[in-house]
Amino acid sequence: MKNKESHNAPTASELAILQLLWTNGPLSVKDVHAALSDEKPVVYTTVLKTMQVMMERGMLDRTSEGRKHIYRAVIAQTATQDKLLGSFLNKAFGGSAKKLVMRALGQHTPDAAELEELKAYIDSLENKKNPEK
Amino acid sequence: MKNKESHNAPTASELAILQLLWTNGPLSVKDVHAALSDEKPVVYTTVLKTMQVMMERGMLDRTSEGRKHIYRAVIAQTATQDKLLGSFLNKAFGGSAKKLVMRALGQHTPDAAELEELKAYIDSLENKKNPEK
DNA sequence: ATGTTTGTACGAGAAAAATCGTAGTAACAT
DNA sequence: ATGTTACTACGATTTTTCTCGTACAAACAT
Repeated sequence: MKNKESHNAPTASELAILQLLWTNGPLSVKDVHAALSDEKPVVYTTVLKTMQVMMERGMLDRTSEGRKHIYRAVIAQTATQDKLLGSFLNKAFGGSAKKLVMRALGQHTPDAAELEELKAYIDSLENKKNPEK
Repeated sequence: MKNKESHNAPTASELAILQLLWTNGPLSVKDVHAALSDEKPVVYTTVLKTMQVMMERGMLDRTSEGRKHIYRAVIAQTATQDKLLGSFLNKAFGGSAKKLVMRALGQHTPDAAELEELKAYIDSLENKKNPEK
């Protein structure tokens, strides 16, 4: 069983592109460039090149639509996030999910409704481990 | 008011060194090298060099103890973690703390006791926003 | 058909991060 | 005093990421 070469985590700028594709669906380089430019000036060919590299690395796929190429994300958002999260958790919080979570909530406290959702979710996790009484 | 140059986030390998200093207190290069080598082979001078650079950047400070240097972390653990967390949250989860937290708990579920702690913490956050009734 | 616009291809270079080799020095043992 | 050990200093190189310019090609208008 031979798995090509998809074990590499995306870099910062690659991740920014993936976010766009994940949330907006397939996009042209022009679209991505426009979106990224809102945040910070970038040269068109820089974006193009990055996306070409991402294709080589198996992160993106594309189809031709007339003259232009339409790119889509090949790697899944959740799988990628989980990988990044696991790595970040280890590097920055010594692997303690509890610490990371508390800090995240403390610094970026969600609104009341979301906090309720979280409690409910925690309950469901507890039940999963300890089914029924 | 002029603040030197401490606004840079530590890189991955710098962070690994900081973790050691944060959790074990001041250490010599030898100590750090030994600890890092448990995880992955590293050449001694690579560690040394990295720590010297970190000193230049104001992340570490050191004292001389006989022939060797004892390094300590200058930047605070929590402040550094918060900075890294904020950045990671934006890059990987579009800034949604709720999403990040749920994913963290789902993938690295803490034990029952910690889950209870978390719920209690969430309660305290709710009370902070909505004091009393 | 020819100029202009709108794309892609790709090499090359700058910048940042990580790695390592060599030189030199203080301390220690003999 | 001299050899050996235990360190630090530091330049230089490699690797990874990011950035950009130039060359081309298809599509479109005139």
